[in-house]
Amino acid sequence: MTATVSSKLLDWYDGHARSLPWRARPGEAAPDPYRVWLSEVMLQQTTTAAVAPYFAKFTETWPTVEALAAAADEDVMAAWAGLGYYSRARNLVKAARAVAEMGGFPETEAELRKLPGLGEYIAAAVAAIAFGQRAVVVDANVERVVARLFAIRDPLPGARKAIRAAADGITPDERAGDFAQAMMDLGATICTARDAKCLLCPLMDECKGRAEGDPVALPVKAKKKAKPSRTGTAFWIQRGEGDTREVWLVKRPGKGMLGGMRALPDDGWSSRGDGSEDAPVPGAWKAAGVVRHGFTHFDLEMGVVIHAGENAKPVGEGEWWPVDRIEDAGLPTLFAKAARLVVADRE
DNA sequence: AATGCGTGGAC
DNA sequence: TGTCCAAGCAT
Repeated sequence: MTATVSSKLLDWYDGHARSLPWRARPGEAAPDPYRVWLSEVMLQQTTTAAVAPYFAKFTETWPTVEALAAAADEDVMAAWAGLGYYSRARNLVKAARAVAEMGGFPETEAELRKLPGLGEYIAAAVAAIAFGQRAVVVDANVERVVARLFAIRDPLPGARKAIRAAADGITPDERAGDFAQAMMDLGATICTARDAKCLLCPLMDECKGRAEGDPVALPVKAKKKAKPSRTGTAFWIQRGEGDTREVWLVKRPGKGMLGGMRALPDDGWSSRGDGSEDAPVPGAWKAAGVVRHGFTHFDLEMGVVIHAGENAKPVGEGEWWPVDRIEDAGLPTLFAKAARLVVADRE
């Protein structure tokens, strides 16, 4: 069955592979390792549709890993704004600089694994897709397809070992990169989380989950914990008027929530608790509205208030940013919403 | 091992 | 509306 699965899947892939910007065109040589790596980092927990415009922007601005290595941190963070999971962008720059220093990407899984932001999955994916090595590539698609194919009923994450072993057993020595991408395409288009279009599946006849009648029920997952709700405040401090109007932006600490990103000053809200409502500068404040935003692990209701005075003098690190170019500041979505609230309110 | 870490789309 | 989900990684 092992050889049957991989050959059937590869045959299917030859006719049904998705056309994606980071893939080599059919008949082309292996894709550029830089583009493979960049796409894999962007694609973590992120849909191909969301990634596509960011991938285009990044490869246009920084066509090579050397170019990215030479970029300023804040430019990369701003370009990443809106894509989420900002530690990916911080590690992206670090890894690019390490690779440039080494003179190119390492080609083995073990060496790739040492770069910041490359875990088991990405190291295996880059080794297989960009360098043609046999590597066992296990992402959420592969977990789902394998759990169904072998009717693995132990719940995740405990079933990871068994799933990985089963994936290892069907990974071919040749074309391991195509095999991995084929598994992901199958998981993305046919064997999806809410559906299993078994009649379209090239592995229909080998699938134990289908034979047992309930492929969609697999893999079994532990129930998620309820998300807490928090409240907080963001502070809009401005100077000037009209075309010269500017707003005070801070840079968030390098680690933690929205780490390294430009932001409005806030009152210290976090997943652990509500904000203090303490303003960063004294004075009267006028409410502009409320922004609701769902993070991975908590929901936030953030009030946005505007400093009523003309000449606030913020203390600490920060910068005055032209309000008419606020879209270029690279604010994460939460603060972009807050900014839109204020700007729309005054126009 | 469990938790922290974004965002937008599908249903 | 709420809930789940999407090419995971770091600690």
